[in-house]
Amino acid sequence: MINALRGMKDLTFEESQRFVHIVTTAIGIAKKYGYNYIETPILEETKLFKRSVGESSDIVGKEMYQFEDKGGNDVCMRPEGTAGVVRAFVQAKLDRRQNEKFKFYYYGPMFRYERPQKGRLREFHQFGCESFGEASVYEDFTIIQMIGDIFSALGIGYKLEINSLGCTECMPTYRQNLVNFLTECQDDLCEDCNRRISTNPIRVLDCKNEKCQSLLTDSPKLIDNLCDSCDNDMKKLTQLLETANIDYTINTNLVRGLDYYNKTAFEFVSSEIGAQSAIAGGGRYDKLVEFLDGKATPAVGFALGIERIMGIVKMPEVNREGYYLGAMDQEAIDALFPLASKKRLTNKVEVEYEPKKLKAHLKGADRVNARYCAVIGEDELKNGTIWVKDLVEKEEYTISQSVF
RNA sequence: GUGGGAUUAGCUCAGUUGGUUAGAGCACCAGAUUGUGGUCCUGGGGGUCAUGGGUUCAAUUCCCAUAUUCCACCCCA
Repeated sequence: MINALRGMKDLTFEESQRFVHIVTTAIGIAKKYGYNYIETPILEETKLFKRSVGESSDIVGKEMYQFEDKGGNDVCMRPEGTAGVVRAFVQAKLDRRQNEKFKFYYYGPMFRYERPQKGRLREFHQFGCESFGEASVYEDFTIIQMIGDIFSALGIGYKLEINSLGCTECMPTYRQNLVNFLTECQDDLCEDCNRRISTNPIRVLDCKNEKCQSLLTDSPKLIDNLCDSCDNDMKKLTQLLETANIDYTINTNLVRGLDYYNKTAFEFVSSEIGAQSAIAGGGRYDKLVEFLDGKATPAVGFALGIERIMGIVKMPEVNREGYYLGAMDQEAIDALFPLASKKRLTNKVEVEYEPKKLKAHLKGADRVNARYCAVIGEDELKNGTIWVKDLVEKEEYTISQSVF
């Protein structure tokens, strides 16, 4: 028997229904906010992710499905969705269309070569949105509100954490201050953090090591060192969230794992799903389009992890639907098919090919969750009729096959 | 990549201090005077006890390796 690869899962029955329900719900809401579907390739040049996600990130540093294709190209299975969408945006020259706004949603598989555990797979699926051309913090608010709408529609409780990562004006000064602070206490910081001081000092803030965290209580906080523009945006965002009754906490250590974020960063977390508690994350990335050779274009986006929320989605009740057709004698089986194709114009129909007793057919109708059980028995075959039972109302009647 | 737990029927799990035909519940199939379901009752089918080695007269049980999975670290959706 050949099994699926480690960290890769098949979804069937209830699980696949949950998956589809999440995606269709998210799509419905994204469309209400004016988003259009974008489909981009799963395979991209490795360079794309190195330049966008950042070489200092774990995702690029050690988790990529990277290989050389038969043409000698260095390629990667996408580890996240934003890079590909931005590449497509630039390639389609949408960055040249000044003052136009573009809003895209996508969903599909992402690949990271990690050790699997609950809520962490090697092939997993994200639903995401990217909004291009809108620099206003109102858009940051709107996108957070949209995610809130999606989780509400799915019956999922969450906590929202926000932070500001500053911009090219305030971040470099802050970064230097932080490096100075970290260098002073570097002997007490963990091995990873010592490495981060030179590669990506902001990530030190996110370190899970308790000793590091205790040292960081006195560290300079970016939120206290924002430039006027970033500070105003942050204040405006919190004000908008409060007016909209969206609860949030400011997490000054929320830095996001990907290098391209600036200004607003946010994360939705659930306490119901174990250690991998982030269910959606995103933020503003005003420099990424430029970074990928486009004209400077402000952008903000997010992704939510479909597998992460599959277990906590409240599924709508499934009602009995359609028809189950069966016969009690071999000679009557053929008569089922014209009836089935007629009914299928408007209904879900399942046909049993083996003759069975009435009781077995009723059970069969229950099993496929049909609303109606329709059976041709000895009498019905003789009279050209069909017996129909409404399994919800428990009403039954016999009618001519021609009016079925 | 590091550390720890797990793997027995389709599913959830017992069990064998190493011994001949490995159990339960659910699910499935079939009966219950032959045409009335989702609840009862009776019966039935279904397992290379994860895979590959090793120890032993004998391994599902002990040992090793591999795979998968779960938990933690790490990281992130």
